[in-house]
Amino acid sequence: MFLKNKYRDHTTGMISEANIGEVVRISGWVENIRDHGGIKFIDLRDHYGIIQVTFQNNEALLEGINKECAVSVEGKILKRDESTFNTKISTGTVELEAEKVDILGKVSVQLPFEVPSSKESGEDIRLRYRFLDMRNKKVHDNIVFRSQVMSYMREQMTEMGFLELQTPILSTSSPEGARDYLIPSRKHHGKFYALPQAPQIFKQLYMVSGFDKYFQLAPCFRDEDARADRTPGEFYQLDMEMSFATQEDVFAAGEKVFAAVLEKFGKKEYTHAPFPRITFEEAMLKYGSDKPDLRNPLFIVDVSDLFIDSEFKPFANKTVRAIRVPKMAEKSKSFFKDMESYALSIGMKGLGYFKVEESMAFNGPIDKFLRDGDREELISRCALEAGDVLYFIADNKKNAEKFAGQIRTEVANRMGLIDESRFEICWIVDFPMYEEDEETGKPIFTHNPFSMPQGELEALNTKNPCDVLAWQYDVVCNGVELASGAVRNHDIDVMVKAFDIAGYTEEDVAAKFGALYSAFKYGAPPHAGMAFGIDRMIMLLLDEESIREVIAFPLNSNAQDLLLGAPTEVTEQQLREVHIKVRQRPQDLKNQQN
RNA sequence: GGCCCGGUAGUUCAGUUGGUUAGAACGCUAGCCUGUCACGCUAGAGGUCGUGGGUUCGAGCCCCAUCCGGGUCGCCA
Repeated sequence: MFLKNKYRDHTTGMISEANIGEVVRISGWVENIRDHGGIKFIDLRDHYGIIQVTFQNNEALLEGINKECAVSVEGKILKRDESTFNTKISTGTVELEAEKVDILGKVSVQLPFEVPSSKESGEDIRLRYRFLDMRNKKVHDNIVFRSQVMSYMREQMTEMGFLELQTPILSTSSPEGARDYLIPSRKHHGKFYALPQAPQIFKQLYMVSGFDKYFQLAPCFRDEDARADRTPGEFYQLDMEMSFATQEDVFAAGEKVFAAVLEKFGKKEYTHAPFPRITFEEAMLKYGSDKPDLRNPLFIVDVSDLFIDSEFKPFANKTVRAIRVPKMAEKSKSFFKDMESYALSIGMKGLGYFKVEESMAFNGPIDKFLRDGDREELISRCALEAGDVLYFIADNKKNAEKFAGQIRTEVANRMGLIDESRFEICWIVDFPMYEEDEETGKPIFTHNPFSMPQGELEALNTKNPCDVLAWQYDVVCNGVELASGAVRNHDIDVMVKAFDIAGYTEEDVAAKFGALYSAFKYGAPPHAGMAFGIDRMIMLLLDEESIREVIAFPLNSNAQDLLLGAPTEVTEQQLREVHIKVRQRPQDLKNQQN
């Protein structure tokens, strides 16, 4: 639908050679002015595209026009001479000959950057002038793309029978998880609301209320520090939950919506559903990470048994992992040196390796510690071939796992082994329910305490806690955790036992998670769900390095809004109303004394 | 909070061992140019070198402190 008005009767997107000869009025912004004396050009940009406007011997019309001012131009659409076609724009075979120009919005100050190259400016200045930055075609298109992806998700979810339901934004602080954003209560002295870290509790309550399938494009709030792929403050999830559902049902729904988005919006080959499933245990062994990048062809092999009583002390009785890197033996000395200094930089004590020579002999310091039979065993276990390099990572189990994963990633990056043209997707399943607390040695929840333990009460009663698996799963794409979910623990007896193992009493559960504890006493249905990180997904689809490129008005990495100035100080009156007194910082007190 | 990198013109950057008046490109201003689309040509304006202190005959450069930005570790059930 398009309504004509005094500002315009066409947009640039509506103009084609079919309009030649017509008098049209288009409104937009002046992207560029080219003055050739007798003839002048401006590039007129609106949301839909760009059209060239010509001024023949009527330069008075350009009075007061400068870059980025908003104008309305009336004139005739003319066919361009074929030698002057511009194939870069959709209107490149025509142009608008200006007859009338109205300035609708003046530019009265110097531009902080040039819009067509705004992405080259520093991020702080782009965010301070985000309204200008988003006139840039690439930046603008990212936001349009985001909108289209979200609409399509909504469409897909609705089609599958999910109901879009809202959950409160003003909510309550949750004792587990990330740091909350707090909001002081005016009516209740000393009490606080919190912004939800996720709609978790509410969506589960929806299930108890009998709503069969829920979804929401939900804002989530966490007061944690930023990363390149993590905004501070707020982010969006495609959140879903299903009643009377198993892990398989959630996988089917998750795969359907994600595959649909990849098919429609992805510009790369992708793993088709059903996505391969990798257990947490296998992921940690083979890839050294619970979010493995499957574009990386390298994998990790356990060789601890070959070194149990080795004379090489750093390997003896340690967890030893090996990574075979094909065709690496020919690399320069500095290549190996750089890998070694990388290893040291991440906290490793060294990085052992040998090269496999043509004769299949090993060349490297580790070789002399190998015993009869070890070489044959390594060749078969790691599928070694001439020209390979075998790296060794040794430490306690946890560190060896982690370091092997980092070395796997780093060496693949340096060797150029990552196939950038693909989306490699998998499920990570069977997360452990508990892990040992490093300080106390007691079991603590690994991830979500509300997940159903596999084997339910019997498993909790009979197994070593750290051997109990949870019905919990992630979707990982190209090494990025894109979604996370679980079959929920809806059985109050199982829940009490699960928390008991982690050191909480039933009273603790009732106090901390009162709503669920209460609701689950009234006939809770088995339910399960998951949530996709929308910002991250869009970032992947667009191949953007920074998550801020796919958010219209992001906070900077220091959690500030440079455009509106948040966070700001508030008046004494406002503070009084919410019963807050701001304490001076020690360093400010010190400055005052000086 | 720790670590790494950075802060010089409106923007993006260069700036040698510490040494004359701190440069370039783009943008901006003025002039010329009738087919450009990153138009071209000529001229010009524009800088507390993040801030404070120190060393020195002399500091954009060295030292100390501090502020700001980006990345990262912690953190993110």
